[in-house]
Order: sequence, then structure tokens, then C-alpha cells
Amino acid sequence: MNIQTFPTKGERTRAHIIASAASLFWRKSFNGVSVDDIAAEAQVNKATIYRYFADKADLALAVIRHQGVLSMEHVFEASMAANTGPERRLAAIYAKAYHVHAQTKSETGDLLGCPVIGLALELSFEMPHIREEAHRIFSQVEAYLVEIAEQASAQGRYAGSPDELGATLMQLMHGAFASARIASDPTRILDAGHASLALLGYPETRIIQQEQMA
Amino acid sequence: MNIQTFPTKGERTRAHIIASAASLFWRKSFNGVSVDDIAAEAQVNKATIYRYFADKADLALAVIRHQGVLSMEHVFEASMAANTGPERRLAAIYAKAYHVHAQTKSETGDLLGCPVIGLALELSFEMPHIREEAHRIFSQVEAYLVEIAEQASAQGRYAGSPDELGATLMQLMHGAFASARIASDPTRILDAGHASLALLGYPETRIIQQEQMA
Amino acid sequence: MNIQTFPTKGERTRAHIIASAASLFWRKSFNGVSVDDIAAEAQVNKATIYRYFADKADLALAVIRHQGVLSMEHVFEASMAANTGPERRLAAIYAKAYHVHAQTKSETGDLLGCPVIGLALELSFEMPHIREEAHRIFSQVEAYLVEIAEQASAQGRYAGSPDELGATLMQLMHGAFASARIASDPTRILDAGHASLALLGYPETRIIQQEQMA
Amino acid sequence: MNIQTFPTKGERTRAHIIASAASLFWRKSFNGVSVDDIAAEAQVNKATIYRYFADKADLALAVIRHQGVLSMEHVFEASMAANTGPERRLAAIYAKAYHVHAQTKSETGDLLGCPVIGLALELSFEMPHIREEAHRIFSQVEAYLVEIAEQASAQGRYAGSPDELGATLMQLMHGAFASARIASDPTRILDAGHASLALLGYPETRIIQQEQMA
DNA sequence: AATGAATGAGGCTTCATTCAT
DNA sequence: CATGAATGAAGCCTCATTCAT
Repeated sequence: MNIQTFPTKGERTRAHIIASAASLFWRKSFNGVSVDDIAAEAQVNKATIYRYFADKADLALAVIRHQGVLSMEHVFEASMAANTGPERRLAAIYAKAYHVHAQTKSETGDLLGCPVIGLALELSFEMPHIREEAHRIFSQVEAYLVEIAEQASAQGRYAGSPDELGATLMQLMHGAFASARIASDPTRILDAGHASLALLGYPETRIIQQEQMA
Repeated sequence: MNIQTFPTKGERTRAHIIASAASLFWRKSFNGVSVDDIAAEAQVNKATIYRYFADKADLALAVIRHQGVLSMEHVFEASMAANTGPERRLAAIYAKAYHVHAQTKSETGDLLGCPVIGLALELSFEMPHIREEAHRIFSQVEAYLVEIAEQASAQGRYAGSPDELGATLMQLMHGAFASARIASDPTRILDAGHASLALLGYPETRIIQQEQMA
Repeated sequence: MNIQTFPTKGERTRAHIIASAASLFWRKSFNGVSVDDIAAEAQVNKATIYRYFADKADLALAVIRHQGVLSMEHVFEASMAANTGPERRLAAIYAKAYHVHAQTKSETGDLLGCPVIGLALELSFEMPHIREEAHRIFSQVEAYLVEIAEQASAQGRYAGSPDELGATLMQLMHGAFASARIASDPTRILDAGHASLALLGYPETRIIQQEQMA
Repeated sequence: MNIQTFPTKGERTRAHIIASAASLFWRKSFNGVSVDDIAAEAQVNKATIYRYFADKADLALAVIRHQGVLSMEHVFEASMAANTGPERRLAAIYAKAYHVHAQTKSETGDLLGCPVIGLALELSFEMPHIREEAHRIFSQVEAYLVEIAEQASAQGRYAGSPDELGATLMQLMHGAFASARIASDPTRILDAGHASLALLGYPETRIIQQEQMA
């Protein structure tokens, strides 16, 4: 998804609209952003948006998929690929999450939280299919966490069921973003990460180096 | 809070509006509900609402406080008062949460989630003081969870820091509601509860009896 | 009208409401002031206002009469009584007007203009009887100006018809307030006054002493 | 300004909205007219108005500029261009003003008064920039009156300062509209005009022929 | 493929006014 | 005589969406 060389101009326009909307929805929520705002951010005429998306809800669906893909690639797949041990993999995931949130908070003043669950919770009642899409995305996330749990289990660090541990790690991750947003404090993400590492059997693993925390 | 006999008529009207708005915001979100909707639900003229609340945001603040008080009293204080052991206390909290969500889901078709964090996340960017109010409420909740952790610690069930465990229990509770809403499945709450009990040192404690699970 | 010892409490309340409304209407215009504002300024319940006045328009009528009486007494009758020569009488009238507007401007930041014509123009289309009341008031004012013109005529300062001169002086006085408000500059009132004195045959008469103008 | 062929459709729509609003504001005042009324008069959707104007106040500003331009062109520039002598120029200005007000009064039943100062006075406290715009417009008007005074001065009709006379003529003109509105009588405009001509040194000049006075 | 222009519906808020005590 | 409480109507504005070019 990174170096996306879209063949046709239309596909490029479409991708550009999605990226603009994603950024706005993340920073300001779905209802806090108008289609006019999106058109302005994308530097595209409003009617053009409606050429590519049936309505604002349809755009939200595309955005949630986009954010899902982005998270999977940049955070989960990248962390899995770059590390081998389960604790380093999990620590890498949390490190990425922490850095993104620390940086966006210093840029925007707000702690933005998980871009997928933010949209999904806001729209879950009015647009159930968006909630379902988020459900699907988090199933993939949970699969990675289960894989990590299985690794730890194989290394004798953890005795219980990897599926259950994976589920708990998933919930702790949700809790990480929730409490971070409520406290507007990115270090909550680190707390959840360290608790997760402890659950995995690596209580002493640190997510980021001390000197990075400035 | 239940049998509140408010002295003046105005206070009764105000409380009634808050209750009506709380119900609607919980079921449909802040932006999904218009002031007209609230007036209709409360069977009150729209202008009456503005006699008691400066604007819709001010009403949301009152609602979040109301939900906070309600949760503290009905769920946390009640569970603490009715039980003595840490594991029964925590189990009672989760049992209440589970039952409420199972019931509202069967009534409305939606899994509603925590009424405090729902509003708070939706409005956190546009109305920071609402996020701060939620923060305050969850600090109180966390204090109860820390108290439970301390009890478990005193009973030798748990060796680490009760503060840290309390924080983790708080995050797991956030995760419980988040994953329950995304999955639209109340049993996620039970999963989080059991994981919490395990963390507390009571892995075998069940939140509800098998036959209750209908 | 000054030392009004109203017999009954009701009449005092009524007079107090009128005075409060007069002040607000003058400073902020009729439409810029709500009945709530008036109640707050008068420190009286809103319903009390409706005990004394049929509606807001009725209150406006009472206010315009009040302002008319006040202007007649404080400005015109006082200036006529305190002076004998036509030029000193006219100068005294303009001096009063100037001082009031210079002071209120320094207090409120706005040049308020004639309180009678302000209301009357704002409401002339919707409430013709208010315009008629203002018409009546300005007829009285014009009568004073005609009297002054007659004096000047008797002293051989002015040759034309005193009625016509009085009418012109009246128009110049309206122009004084209009241009002062548009320019937000009280010295326009002095300009009109000096032009009026010149018309009257006293081009050298000054309205206020140089040292007062600070 | 009459045969304005605006290039784009948007500019035509904008001009049409301004003209509609100008007419309504003149006939009924700013606060007596709702945005719905304007939309109906212009036969345009309400939202279209907000495409061209930030809010109702912004529309009022555009209207006041429009009325200023219209008055300058149709009344002042036209009268200056069509006549050479100062007395004929001033008489032409007052003749135009008189005819417009006599006609609109017979059409609407109300004497409407100067469309610039009407709006400006109504909004001067709440929207100071509108008052300033009116100030600017009347400075232009006064410049024409000063020019006329200079002419009369050159012809030996008037001995004093043309600037001062111009200022007095401006105030008399304001007074003309004010007293005409209060009396609901267009002939007050003629009175002010004749007084102005006398000041200019042409006491015998008539503004309109006797037979035109219907 | 894209845009400027237009719209209908609805949202939030305020106001003058009335009722019951 | 006075007030706290309530209301219907209306006002301003915004939004998602569509049309015509």
C-alpha cells in the first residue's frame, strides 16, 4: 500500500480522497468533518467525491478499510517481519503505536487513538456494516497476537491457551487506546504494552529505551 | 440516586431531561440524537431544555456526570458493599455489566457499551472538558479496582504492585466494552472479567453460573 | 418627572421597568434587547413585565413617551427656563445634547444618538403608532425651536418665517444625531449647533467654552 | 449599474440576492426580514444565500455597499452630470430623492427613508463595520455637496467656508430623511431641499414644478 | 474526469409570551 | 403583587446530496 502506483488517474484521485478523509476523520471524528472539509483537504471538488463514493458512509467504509490495511502493514506485519522473538514482536507493535500517538499528540494537541476503532465506535449503531468491517480487521489483529502467544507458549513462557491469551491481549490493546484517549496521555499505551508483555511471560521487557522517552 | 425526591419542580424537570438524554445518547450516540428527539423523549418543550442547559454540549456534560454517578452507585459501590472477597467483588462488577449489556442488546439489538466512554470518545476532540470529566470518573473506578487489587495482594494472591494491577484491570475493562461493541457480543465482557480474575489470582472464579447464561 | 414619588408600589415597579428598558433600548436598540434582558436589568421577573405591559411593543411605546418627557424636561424646558436670549437658549440645548453624548460614548464606547428617534426609526414600519408618538414629541420640540426663531426674529436677527426656520432647525437637529451616530463622533452635534446658531443670526455664538472641549 | 451583465452565473445570482435583500431591508428593516423571506423574494434556496454570504450580517454589508453605489450613481452622479449650476444640481438631487420617496410611499404605504442610513442606524451597535461603511459612503456624498458649495462660492452666492457648508448640507439631508420618515411625509424632503438651496444662496430656486406635485 | 452552482431537510438556539402558584 | 416554570413559533445556519455543464 505504500508505493501505490495506481494505473488510472481515477484510482489515484480515489486513493487521494480516501487518504484525506482518513486523516480528517482520525483527527476530528466522522461527524466533526463535513464533505466540504474533505473536498478542501483533498483539493478536489465536492461532486468529485460523489463520483467515487455513493455517500459519506461509503467513504467511511473505504477509510476504515484503508486504515485497517495501513495498520496491518505498517504496524503488525512490519513488527512481525522485523523481529523474531514474541516479546520483541509485541514490544515493536506497542513501540510503533506509542510513537505515532506521542507524535500526533504533539502535532495536533489531541491524543487521537486507534483510527479504526474510533470511527467504528462512532458509527457502530447507525452503520452496522462499518462495525462489522472493524470486527474483521480486529480479527486479523487478534490472529497476530495469538501467533505471538503461541510462540511464547512454545518457548515455555506461558502455560495457558494461546487463543485466550491472544483475546486478552487484544482487549488490553483496545484498553490501551481507550485509556490513552481519555487521559490524553500516550504513556498509557506503554503501560498496556508492559502489562501485555508480563502476561506473555516477559515482565522485564521494555518497549522503548529510557532515553527515547523524553 | 434511584428514589430521588427532588424538592423543586424545576429540579425534577432537569433530572428528567438528563435521564431522557442519557438514554438516547447511550442508545444512539450524541450526534445521532437531536435536541428535538430529546424533547420528545422527555415529553418537554425544546425551549424547556434550554432553560436548564446552556446548549447541547452542556447537556452532554450533565449526562456524563449522571452516568458516572449511576455506574458508581449501581455497579461499583453496590458490588463492593454486597461482597467482601476481592474475587467476588470483581465478579459482581462484571456480572452487572454483563447483564445490563445482554439485556439492552436483546432489547435494542445493539450492544451499547459503556455509556461514559461512549460519549466521551465521541466528543473528546470537540469538547475537551467532557473528556476530562470522564477521566475523573474513571479515576474513581480505578480506585475501586486498586482497592480490590490490594485486597488480593493482602490475601497473598498477587505479588506485584496493586496500583499497577488496578491500572491494568481498568484498561482491561475498557477493552471489554470496546471489543464487546465491535463484536456486538456481550460475552466479551465475561472474557475480560475472567481474564481480570485470573490476573487477580483467582483464575477459577466464574462470573455467572452456567445456567444463567441462557 | 425627576422626583417621582409614585404612590403605589405597582406604579413604582412600572416606572422602574420603563427606566430599565429605556436604558437598554437606547444602548442596544429594541431588537438587540430581549425581554429577559429587561427583566434582568430591572431585577424583576419576566412575568411581572407582562403585568404592566401588554407586550414588548407596548413597553416600547411607554419608553418612547418616557424618553420624550425626559428630553423635554431636562433638555428643552430646562434650557428655555435657564436662559433668555434665543442664542443662549439654543446653545444650551446643544450643549446638553453634546455633553450627554460625549459622556455616554466614553462610557459605552458607542455614540447612542437621540433615544426617541432611534427607537422610532427602528420600529416605524412594524409599529406605526410608535412613529406617530415620536412625531408628536418632535412637534413639541419644533414648537420650542419656533419660539426661539420668533425671538430672534423679534430681535431683528432673522428676516424669514419663524415657522420655516423652526422646521429647518428641527431637521438640522435630526441631522446632528444622525451624522454623529454614523461618524460615532459627538462633535458633529456641535457642528450642527453652530450651523443652527448661524441660521438664527448668531454666527459667532459658541456652544461650549474652549476649555471644556478636552 | 443598471445593465450589468455579470460574466458568471454565480455573480448574477449573488447580485440578484443582494438586490432582493436590499429591497426587503429597505421596506421592512433588517430585523423585520428573515433569511427565509430573502430567499423567497430572490426565488433562491436559503442555502444558496449562504454560498455567497457568510451570514446575514455579511449580506447586510453587501446591501449597504450596493445601496451606496446605487445612490451615488443614480442620484448624485446623475444629477451632477445632467446639470451645471450649483442650484440646479442640488435641486436635481432633492428632486430625485423626493420622487423616489413619494412613489415608494404610494406603493408601500410607508415612507422608507434613506436606505443606507436606515440599515446603518439599525445595526450600528451590533455591527460597527456596517456603520463605518455608511460613514465612508456619506463622506462621498458630502464631497459632492462640498463641490456644489464651492461652485456657489465661486459664483459669489455664498461667503463662508464651502467645507462647512457642505457639512451642514449633509446634515440637513440626513434631517430631511429623518423628519420625512417620522412624519411619514415626503414633502419634508422638499422643505429640507429648499432650506439647503437658501443656504447655498439660491432661496428662490424651486425643486420641482408646481404641477408635478400631485 | 471534474466542477461550479443549487437545493431540501434538518439542526441548534432564542424569543416573546402564558400558566400555575 | 410577584414569580418559577413552561411553551410554540420562528430565526439562523449547515449539511449531505444532486444537477448542469
